[in-house]
Amino acid sequence: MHDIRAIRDNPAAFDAALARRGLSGMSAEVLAIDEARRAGILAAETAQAAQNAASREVGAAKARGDDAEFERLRALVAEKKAEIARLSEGAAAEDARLRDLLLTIPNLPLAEVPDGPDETGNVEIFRWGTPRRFDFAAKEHFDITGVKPGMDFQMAAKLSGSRFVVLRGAVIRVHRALAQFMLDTHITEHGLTETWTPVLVKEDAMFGTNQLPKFAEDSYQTTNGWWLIPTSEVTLTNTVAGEILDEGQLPIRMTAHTQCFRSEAGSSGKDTAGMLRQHQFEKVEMVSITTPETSLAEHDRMTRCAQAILEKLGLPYRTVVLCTGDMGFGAQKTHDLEVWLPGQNTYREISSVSVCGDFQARRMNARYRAPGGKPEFVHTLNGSGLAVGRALIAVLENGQQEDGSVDLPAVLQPYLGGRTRIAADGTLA
RNA sequence: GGAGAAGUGGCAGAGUGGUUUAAUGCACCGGUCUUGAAAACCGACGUGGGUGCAAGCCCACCGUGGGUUCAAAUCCCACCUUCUCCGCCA
Repeated sequence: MHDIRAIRDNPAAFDAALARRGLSGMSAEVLAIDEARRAGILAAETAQAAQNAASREVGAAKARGDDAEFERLRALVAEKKAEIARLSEGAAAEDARLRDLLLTIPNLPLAEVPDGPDETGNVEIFRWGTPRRFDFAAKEHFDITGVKPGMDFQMAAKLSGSRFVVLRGAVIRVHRALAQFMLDTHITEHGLTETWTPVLVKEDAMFGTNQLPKFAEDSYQTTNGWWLIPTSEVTLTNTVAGEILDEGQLPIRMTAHTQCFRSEAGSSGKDTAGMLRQHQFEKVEMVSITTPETSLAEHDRMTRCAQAILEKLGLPYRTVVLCTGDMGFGAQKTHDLEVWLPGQNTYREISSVSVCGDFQARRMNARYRAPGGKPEFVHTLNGSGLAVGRALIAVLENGQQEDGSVDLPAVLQPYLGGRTRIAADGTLA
């Protein structure tokens, strides 16, 4: 959420930043509501102050036993009451109106973010590894002979419908190994604190990390009002909601491995084959809470943490900076990591690392205090480290052999009882 | 799920209808004293909003939301959370 004062102070800069995202200016509308709101507050508070003063006189009259004066003032104050109620209601309505509008305006891109209309405007900044040369036609993950016995979309359709999968045997063991490997790497080498959280959350949490109010159709809600998290960014980030942290506690670096649930209402028809895009998937997430001064450096650090996972797995990837037109709602700047998928002969997103500045902190009212200082909003960052299902796809497609078997990354061996490959018959070997 | 108890500032803890501003202690911060520190003493010490060039002034906030009253931390209702006991359960 935006700071109304910042918009008031420099409406032109605010509109210019929105324009970079392809949006029309909103400062005029925001400021008009803000003006009405402040006028309403002033009127209501002035009336309230008058009543408070009169009430004190009533008390004084009562105390000295002046019954006539007491009755006269009492009636006067009672008369004022309706007026105050009406004014307060108006002020509260304008205040809510402003907040509702501010909640729907996306974060502003940092100056260094490239301008662009959509993903075609993204800028590659780093590339690692060389895609392997195949002397046979590389298959997509679901077509690999050794994978087929362990990846059952028909069974999932029977249970749940489309965009779900049932995994069995070697395939799910590799999936589990990947998640364990990522978590272990983050906690032992990257200094993140492993955290386990609920996947059902209250509405407030979804507002805090800006899934709500704008993107309600992307997530699932239970009949009693809980939301299923689309990412553990929601729970990890909201751990600091409403808090005033000591500066010494920062940065807070967390990681969690959770189920994620997305209805993906807007993307039906995209990536329908295979398990690239599912309603339920697993992700190892990273979240950092920092001071304003350190958030950009933290963004690079977090990007490195995600890159390190891909490098240890030996998966070729590239890193792009998302352009203004492709960034998510809450981001100031985003790095996407795209892993090479031989079956699709292209790079596909496997991680997205964003710095949000104080955008989410304002929504959550998450602050910190430097010694002797005033509370200030923290900065928040989140990134995938990595999407486990997509990492599985990448491992399978990059390791596939002509005979239908799959060679697995060496770093996974400790999690696979020393085994190194999935045989063509679908068993670990 | 049932019964009971409790939610007050960073912490502890008073305050059951009104005599401006939530007592007091601890912690933190500034100062006096001291070679330095401690102790002692003095002072300052919450959050958000509005208004003003500023000093300042005003409004709200005692778990949350309603209500009663001229007036609510205090009385009433609902909800949330925590604790104790019981039930159930991986």
